[in-house]
Amino acid sequence: MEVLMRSLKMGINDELYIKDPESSDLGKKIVEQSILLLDEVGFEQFTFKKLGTRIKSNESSIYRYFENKNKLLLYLASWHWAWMECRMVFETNGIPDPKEKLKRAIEILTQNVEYDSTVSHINESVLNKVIIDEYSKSLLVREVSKEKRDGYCIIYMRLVERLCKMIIAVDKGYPYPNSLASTVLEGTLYQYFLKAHFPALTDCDGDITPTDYFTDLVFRAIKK
Amino acid sequence: MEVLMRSLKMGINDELYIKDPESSDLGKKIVEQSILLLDEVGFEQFTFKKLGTRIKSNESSIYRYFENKNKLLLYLASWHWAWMECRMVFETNGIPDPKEKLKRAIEILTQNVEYDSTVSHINESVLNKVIIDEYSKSLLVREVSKEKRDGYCIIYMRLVERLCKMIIAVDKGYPYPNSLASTVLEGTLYQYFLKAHFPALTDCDGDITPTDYFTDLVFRAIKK
DNA sequence: ATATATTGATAGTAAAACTATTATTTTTGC
DNA sequence: GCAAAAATAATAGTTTTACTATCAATATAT
Repeated sequence: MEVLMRSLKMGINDELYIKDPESSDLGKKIVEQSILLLDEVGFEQFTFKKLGTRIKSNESSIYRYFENKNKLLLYLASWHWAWMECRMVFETNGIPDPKEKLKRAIEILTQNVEYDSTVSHINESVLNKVIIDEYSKSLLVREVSKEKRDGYCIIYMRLVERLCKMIIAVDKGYPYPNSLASTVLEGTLYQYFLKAHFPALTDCDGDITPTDYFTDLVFRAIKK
Repeated sequence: MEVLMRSLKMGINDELYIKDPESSDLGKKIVEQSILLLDEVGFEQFTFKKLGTRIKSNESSIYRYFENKNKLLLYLASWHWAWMECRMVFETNGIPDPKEKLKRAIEILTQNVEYDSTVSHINESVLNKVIIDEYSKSLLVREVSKEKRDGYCIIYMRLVERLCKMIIAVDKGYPYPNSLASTVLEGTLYQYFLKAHFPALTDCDGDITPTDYFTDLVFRAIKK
């Protein structure tokens, strides 16, 4: 798997960047360090100036890669969802039983992402934390046309669709497969968010995981 | 109900404002028009300067009511959740059967809020739209201590707790009542959000409502 | 070795997010 | 009805952010 991943170039919408950050050392450093800086200071306090200082490069150089910090966050989110999709497809491939397949998919999608040095310059575990706290801020709802927005989020949309199809494969009569799939993905981020910031509002703690909760929920929902 | 509501002063954390906006005409106008402006331009483009122009008042006057636009949004969110709590308690009060009670609560909490002139200066229907698009941006996670954050969100937390208790009243053995309750509240906003901006990711449309989806989901989850 | 692309350094602009000061208006107590 | 107090308006100023523009320095490619 590691070998496969390393050589895999994520198909991220090229309108999210000006110059492909994968194409140079500076670009990779921008991506690498933006994740760490976002984790440290949050999206609101994050600026290209601070990032420039941190990577000992210039603010204006960063602007040559990304239009603004919103696009950068969307780029990172795309990367994250591409990574999740990749892992999900890989790990469920070849499971013949639809129930087992769905179970494994939910497991992958709701698990806390562990550090994995597969893609050297991206710390996927820290990126996961960033997505939990900031993902909702990346959805540029006003600034952008519907078509562009869909383009920016295409990987996420595809992931919901995949999960939706797995749900249908287990119970083709279930009337809300899209909603259930999107609830699992968004709800997972939300439960981790609550665990970190409002623990009284979730049962997920050291013992119970979002995986436990959502696996139970989905199978109770679709089991006739 | 209307009479009760009109006289009801929502118990909103007084650290969310500098001067109580309910205490003056200007204050009410700030709240009234901020909802409409937020709906029109979104949180990012919203400024106190624009709001000042709109209400033919001065930027600096608005700063005497609210520290900044984040606090204003949190104030509005508190108002919204207080209103939901109020309606939920009122509408479920006196229902003896726990199942019926829970069903009615979910109905209230997941329904689209209709315009209601009960509180003259607040258009709760537009506020509901604003909350759907912007609520997640109101959770000041970095800027503020855990205690303050809890204080700001106390009404929302209480609402989750109430719903949680209603779930337990139907099935005291269900292992994830807090998570299910928070999923219903957050998930409802999310399903409406998707309906408006990414309709392919939800089954909720003109026909199917979030109420249908979540009523079904909750009762499948807790029915043994 | 030279043309080309990339990056760095510096400077500058426009707007946002406030703060401070003073003037004017409105409210309230008496 | 009037003086004192409170609230609001007008104006101006500060700092920070989010960029853009220009040009110099450096790396790379042929």
